[in-house]
Amino acid sequence: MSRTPTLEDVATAAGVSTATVSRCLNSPDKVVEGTRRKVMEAVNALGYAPNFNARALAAKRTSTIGAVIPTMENAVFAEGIQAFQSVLQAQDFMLLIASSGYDPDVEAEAARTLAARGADGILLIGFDRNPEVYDFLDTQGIPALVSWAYDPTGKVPSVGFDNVAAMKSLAQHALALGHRRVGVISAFQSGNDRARGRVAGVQAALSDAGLPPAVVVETAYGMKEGADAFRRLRTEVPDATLVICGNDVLAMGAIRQAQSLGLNVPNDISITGFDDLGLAQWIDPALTTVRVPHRAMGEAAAHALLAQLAKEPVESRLLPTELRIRGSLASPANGR
Amino acid sequence: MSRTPTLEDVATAAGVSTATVSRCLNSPDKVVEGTRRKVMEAVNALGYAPNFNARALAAKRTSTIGAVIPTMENAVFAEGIQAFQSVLQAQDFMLLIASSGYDPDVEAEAARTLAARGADGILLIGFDRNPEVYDFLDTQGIPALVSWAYDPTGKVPSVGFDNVAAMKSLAQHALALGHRRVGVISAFQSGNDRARGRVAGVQAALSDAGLPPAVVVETAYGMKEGADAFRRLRTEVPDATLVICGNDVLAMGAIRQAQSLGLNVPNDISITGFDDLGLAQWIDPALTTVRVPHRAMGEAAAHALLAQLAKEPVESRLLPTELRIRGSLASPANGR
DNA sequence: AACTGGCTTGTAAGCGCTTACATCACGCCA
DNA sequence: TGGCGTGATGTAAGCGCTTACAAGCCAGTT
Repeated sequence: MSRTPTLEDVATAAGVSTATVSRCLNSPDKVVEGTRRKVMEAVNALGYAPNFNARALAAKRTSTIGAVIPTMENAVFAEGIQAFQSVLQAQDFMLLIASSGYDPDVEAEAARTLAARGADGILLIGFDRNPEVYDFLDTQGIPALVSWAYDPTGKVPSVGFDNVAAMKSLAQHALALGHRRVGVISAFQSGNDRARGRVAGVQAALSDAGLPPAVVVETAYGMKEGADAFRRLRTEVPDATLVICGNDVLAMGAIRQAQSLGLNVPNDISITGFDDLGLAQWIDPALTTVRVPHRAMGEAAAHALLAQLAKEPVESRLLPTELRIRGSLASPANGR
Repeated sequence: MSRTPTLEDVATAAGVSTATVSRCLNSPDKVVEGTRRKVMEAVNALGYAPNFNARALAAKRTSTIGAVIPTMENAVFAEGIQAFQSVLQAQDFMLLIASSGYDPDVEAEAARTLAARGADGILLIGFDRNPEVYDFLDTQGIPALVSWAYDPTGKVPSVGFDNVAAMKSLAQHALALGHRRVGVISAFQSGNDRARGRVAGVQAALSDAGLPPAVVVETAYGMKEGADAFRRLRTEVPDATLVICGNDVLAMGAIRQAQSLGLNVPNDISITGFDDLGLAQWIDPALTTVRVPHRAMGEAAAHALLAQLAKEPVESRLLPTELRIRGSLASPANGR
């Protein structure tokens, strides 16, 4: 069985040096037409495919960028990452994805792995993480960018939205409807600045309105988890007229659970989400939520990261969110 | 700014040769305790992280396996891939994921990229693809495994389920309920053996029952697409009492659309899916579908692929599917 | 005391590619 | 006609790591 062909095999077959073959592949304009054709014929004849690792080793760059996302099990990141990827692809960059399962140690390990694989740059979700990750990336001279969150004063540039303000604005809208007793179902806040920001947004709105803070129930991600959390919340705040959920999936679980308990949403209780997943408008009642510009965010993040690679100055960028008021939220008076 | 440390830096710092450092990292038992400690101290002191590309180049293996999946935008593959990944991780293998967007050319390119990056083995979804992919992998000596489908006679081993039989069994169950006019909403069948198999399963059941073939409407993946397809199907087969969808997402779109049209599911029309996504039991009515053992399949696929890497003989493996009869399917008599 | 076998460690040859630098062949100008 | 600039190509030195092989050391044997 024959080895897989190398640059040298191609060079021999085409009767040129390896340098010329390499140039043909990387900067064709540096090679004269006739030679190029000869080389390309040899490449095709042998079915040559360059060895990425050797190339990376020699060239000290990989045209690869890495992304460490909390999870791939749910749709929250899918759309944004897809957009991120499209932009990279258009610039001949490849995306390497690692998921951390919301575990800081796994995340640090993943960043390390991506770096060891020669990622030219790295995308991170949110700011909360083991600080050594930032140090490590800095030491290695690998540019990083944070998305899904925004903080112009952060250690690294960010492209995202304001979780606090977005949720506050949703809460304010709901309070204006007349809600006074509100519960919150949130993802675990520890190590998750997005979740924390969203809860903070709710509390800020309540505080501004002169109301006491909401009871917060924390849970893992998932529809079932949202349902369980709803039940727990009911025992703690039986008379809540509004349940604000940290994301759409938790909200969907909560709605389902409310309905199973014989409650009418929104007449007996209003429930809101965050993210505006595609599903949000497909459930019954349609989910009131905060629309996050996933696609635009992914694209902007890609451009920002590529700019960093090109040593261009990059500023953090704030993207707007929008309220999506749908059937799951109504004035509590309706329930009377 | 200092370069990132290399093996040699560590060797110098620890006062040993690079070979010893390498051994410390790769097979610690070949190095005596005292030396190992010295080396590890140097490693930590310098914050050394091995260069993956150099390692791959020298060792000719990467402990990396690649997977080319049709898309990451939906949940269909998420769970299985996650399970696949867990097993790999436990064996210190890393997973590289590429998505093809259901485009054969992109898929071929992705397989090539994964190979160039040194993937020791590759996971493919379904059998339908550009044949040159198989040739290429074969030439490169990279073992491949197909999942989400099963064919003991295929060019490469497979770990999956029988799409035809599974769907046929669902269709038979429905026919036994009394349905006679049935429509099918399928993903595009071209280049997608899973989709084709499922449609074939329906037609086989109809044929066995002495009924004419069902009208099939093909569409892209998505809830909205499922909804649109349902409308199209209604114009072609207005009196259908059963709509069998190729997957849960299409089915959910179809149910939603049916409800918007004022139809009661299942009283006016029954609708079924395939996959048993978590969502399937959360919608109203709960979706009748075929349960695919995603997790078990992912795990089995990982073990099979690892066995191939170890040159162990690997046989294709058929996993069982189960009917999940829920509220969206009922006897057509109910509609009377 | 010489020898043997078993360990630990060092030496050095690559792995396949990129790229700085050297070379070479032209064609042009004075 | 000789010198020179220009552009195409070749030469060869690594990139950071693994690993076959050699070397050295220290019992345990005879």
